[in-house]
Amino acid sequence: MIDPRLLRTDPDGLKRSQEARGESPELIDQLIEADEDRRAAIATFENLRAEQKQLGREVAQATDQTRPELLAKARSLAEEVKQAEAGSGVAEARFTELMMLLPNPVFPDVPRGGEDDFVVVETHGTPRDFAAEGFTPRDHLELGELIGGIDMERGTKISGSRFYVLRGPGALLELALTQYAVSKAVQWGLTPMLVPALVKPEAMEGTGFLGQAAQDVYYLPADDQYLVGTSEVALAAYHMNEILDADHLPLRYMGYSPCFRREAGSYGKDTRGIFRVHWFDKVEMFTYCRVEDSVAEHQRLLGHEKDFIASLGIPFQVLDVAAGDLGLSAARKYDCYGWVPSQQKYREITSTSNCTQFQSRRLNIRARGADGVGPVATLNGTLCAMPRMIIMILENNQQPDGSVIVPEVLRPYMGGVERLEPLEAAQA
RNA sequence: GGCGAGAUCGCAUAGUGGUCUAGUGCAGCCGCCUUGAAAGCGGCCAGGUGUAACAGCCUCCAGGGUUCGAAUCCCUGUCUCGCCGCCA
Repeated sequence: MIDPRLLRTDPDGLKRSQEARGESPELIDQLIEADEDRRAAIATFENLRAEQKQLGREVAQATDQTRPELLAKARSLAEEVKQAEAGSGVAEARFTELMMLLPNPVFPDVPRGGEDDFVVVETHGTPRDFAAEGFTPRDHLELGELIGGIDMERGTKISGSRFYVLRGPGALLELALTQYAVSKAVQWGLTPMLVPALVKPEAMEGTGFLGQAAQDVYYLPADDQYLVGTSEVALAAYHMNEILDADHLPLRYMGYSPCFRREAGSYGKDTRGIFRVHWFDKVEMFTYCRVEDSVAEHQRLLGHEKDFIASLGIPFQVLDVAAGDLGLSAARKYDCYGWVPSQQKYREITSTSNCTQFQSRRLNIRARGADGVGPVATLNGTLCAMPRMIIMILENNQQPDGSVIVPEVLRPYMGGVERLEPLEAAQA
């Protein structure tokens, strides 16, 4: 949700944002009209209500002689009030419905266009030259199977396509990544949070996942609950309907949870291995801060992501994602893409969004400061999405014999193991 | 899953159909007094919407209903607490 006053103060800016996203600017005109209708209906209702209240006082104080006449008047007025109330309810609902469709206005300097129109902001590290080393790199699934770390077949047997099992060194690698990520987050001053992966509709709606992303969300009709696609949902809803103390901002959290995604509409895309799966675990960063601090905070989250990826030795790029590929809630989004040797290209490993007031308005989260109660901004960023990071580590650290060097920073969390060795044929 | 009790402006409480425009205490803020502090005294002290600023209106967990009129009565939901059952 955006600030409704923008409809009156900056309709042109909103239209420009819609165009940049490739969405219809007509929605803005519809909203302006709906807003006017709504305000008029509310004014009518309020005036009648005031009248009714006054009349009520008169009835209470009336004598037995005057009461019957006043009551007759009150009865007809009550009918009018009822109608006006219904009218304002309809107008309000119509306005809110349209409002919930409107994406967060993008920042003016966000690249225009769609999925392929991102701008590469930075490139870090250099991809290994496997040709010079004299061998062709295996992909992550082949490596994962060689070392006995990934079992795709049984994942599929248990749960269907896009499910996997991490076993042995694969499981240990994920657990090590988790512990390493958590320890970094704590060093940076984030509060670690273990949050539910099953949430109410308000939480999903409030974070913006029931809009264009709704088809990607698992829903449990028997309980009217959703499985989250990211712990961002629970971390945002954590302060739902609260007024925060502005002196305590920014609030910086780290969430760890399983993530569930239906991946509808991505049939046939990235079907091999664990790149695109229905379930994975993720360590996520989440900040509540003053709106005017959100741009700096966004850079801070991006900085943490870069720091983390670089410390694992993965070559990567930072992308400024184009307006058409932002999702409902983001005003700007940076993705980090890591190098995948088997594909000879960079693929997404992290994503950080500045949602400004979009989520906090929907979730009714504000902050009280010296100048009263005002909006807050929310931001989120991936610290470590396990399967993708495992892919990066396996592929970039592989050796000709199919073994994989464990990044130094992870060794303390893996009992000092330096290398994941291929299983003997008999063990496989 | 069954039965019972609850949810009031930061906290604690009062309020069983009309002057509730929600009382009181505590905490907090401002002022007076004081060398300073405490005490005492006076004032302020929830959010939303709306306005140039007022006013007005909305909100007593949420949503419906009864009524001329609902914090108060009825229904549904959410959550909390207690007891019983089941359970990792």
